[in-house]
Parts: sequence; C-alpha cells; structure tokens
Amino acid sequence: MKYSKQRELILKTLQEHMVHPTADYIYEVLKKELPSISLATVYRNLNQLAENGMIKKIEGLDGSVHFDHNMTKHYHFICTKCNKVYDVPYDVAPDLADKVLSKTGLIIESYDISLKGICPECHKKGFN
Amino acid sequence: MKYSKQRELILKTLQEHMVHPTADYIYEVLKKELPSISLATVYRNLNQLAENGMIKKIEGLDGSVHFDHNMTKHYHFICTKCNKVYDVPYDVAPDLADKVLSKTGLIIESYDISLKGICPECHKKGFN
DNA sequence: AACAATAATGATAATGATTATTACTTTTAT
DNA sequence: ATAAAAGTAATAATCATTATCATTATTGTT
Repeated sequence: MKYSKQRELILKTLQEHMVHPTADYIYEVLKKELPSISLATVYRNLNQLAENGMIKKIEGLDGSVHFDHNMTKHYHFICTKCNKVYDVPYDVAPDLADKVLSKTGLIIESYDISLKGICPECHKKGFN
Repeated sequence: MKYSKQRELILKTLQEHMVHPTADYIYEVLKKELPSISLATVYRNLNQLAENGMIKKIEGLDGSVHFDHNMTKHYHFICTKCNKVYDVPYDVAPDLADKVLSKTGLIIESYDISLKGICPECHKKGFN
C-alpha cells in the first residue's frame, strides 16, 4: 500500500468518530475538509484498510456496513431507537469457536455477534 | 392475511429446501411450478411470513438475506468455500442476553450470531 | 350466487449501497 | 529525472430489495 493523503484522512476520521461510521458518514464528514474527495475513494480505502488488518468491518447491524478502528475482540449492539452503535465486551460468549467445533465439527474462521435493543439513554427517555 | 396460492407455495418451498434459501433462490425454484410468479411476490410474502412469526430472516451471512422455516432458537454457519449454510445449536452461547445486560446495561431485544469457516465436507476435500 | 370491500398479484420502475471502469494524477523506486 | 505502480475523481454499472400501480383473487355479506 502506497501512501495517500486521502487514506490517511479516512483513517484519522474513523479514529476520531466513536460512532462506528458507515462509508457514507465518513464521506460526508471528510467533504468539509477535502471537498474533492470521492465516495468511491472512501469505499476503496476503507475496504483496503480492512483487508490489511488495520480496521474492522461490521456487517449485519443494519442495511449497510459500518467500520471500526478498535481491533481488539468485541461485539456490537445497535439501539433500535437512536441507531447508535455500542461496544460489547468479548467475554459475554467465551470459547464460542471451540464450542461450535466440538458440537458440530464446523471449523470457525471468524464469527460475529450482532445485538439489537434499547440503549440506557433511550430507556431513560421512556422507550421500552 | 388473506390466503394466496403463491404464499402457500413459497412457504412449502422454503420448508422443502434445507439450504436456507434467498428470495431469489425460491423464485428460481418456483418459476418451474408457477411460471407467472413474480420476484416481488416472493420478497413480499417472505417478509410477510417473517413479520407474522412463521419463518425467520437470516441476515449478515453474506450480501443477501436468507430465510429459515426452523423457528427454534439456533444460529447459522456459512461455509466460505461452498456457501452452504449450516445450523448451529443454541447452547453454544447460553445466557447471552443476561450477560450483556449485567455487563453493559444494554437491554437486548434480539441478537444473532453469524459464523464463517470451512464445513467438514470441504475440509475433507483438502481446503483449509 | 352476486356484491362490494379488501388484500394480493405481476410487471416494472425506483432506490440505496456498493463496485467497476476509465482517464488522469501522485507516489516511489531506479 | 523518469517511468512504473498505485491512487484518485467522476461516473456508470450492478445487485438486492422495495415501492408503485393497474389488475385480479379472496372473503364476508346480502
């Protein structure tokens, strides 16, 4: 991967936004700083960064793919009211891959847990 | 929900196909039996059946949504070589919702686990 | 059985997210 | 300094899915 200013900005933007943004969100933010940037460039570089193990793709939360700069093992929760994405610690489901292998014989390469529900903030506001 | 022949056929096809099909797959199968059926009808009815709790949507395995007539709690594994979808028993991750609540305060409405890897068949054939 | 009310259908246009293409520009290695 | 490799912007294309709408089927009621 050769250097590019765009990729640097994309990574920096992802790191500064704790909301687990989509490509489109990053594009909207970056346009202000670098108006010439293209949405395709954002997609290309996010995928490239993910392939190189520098960031992580989050799929299955809603229709679109989110990205995460936090490379430690953890899961995600999306609030069905405000659509904010929260981190969920890894140890809510320990030894999952091992258990699946011993129970089914399936060899796990990767897995993901997507949780949906109400976040504390929305719950306080009276949503149930 | 009024009766319709199309919906009956769609449900029957889903039940007879153990592959966790997509809307398009069901459409391709049903076309032979009822050539006039429309892809939109298949989508419409699968979503309707899912809303009424008669079948289940499986999201996050790959680009498209799969459907499952098995309503008991379980998870899914997709083989990255042959793309077949396998069932994974529920008890690989017991008490997940409770654990998440006690560790994070997030109230879970639903969650799903998507697993990816190599199935025994493909593993036998030498894939790793 | 005929009748209206309602829901479902088929055909197709529209949408939204993402990827491919292409001509041009930066970066980097020689 | 220069040429190959990689990156970019702009936009067309793709793919899965949903919306629209005129037509048809189902259902409960006289």
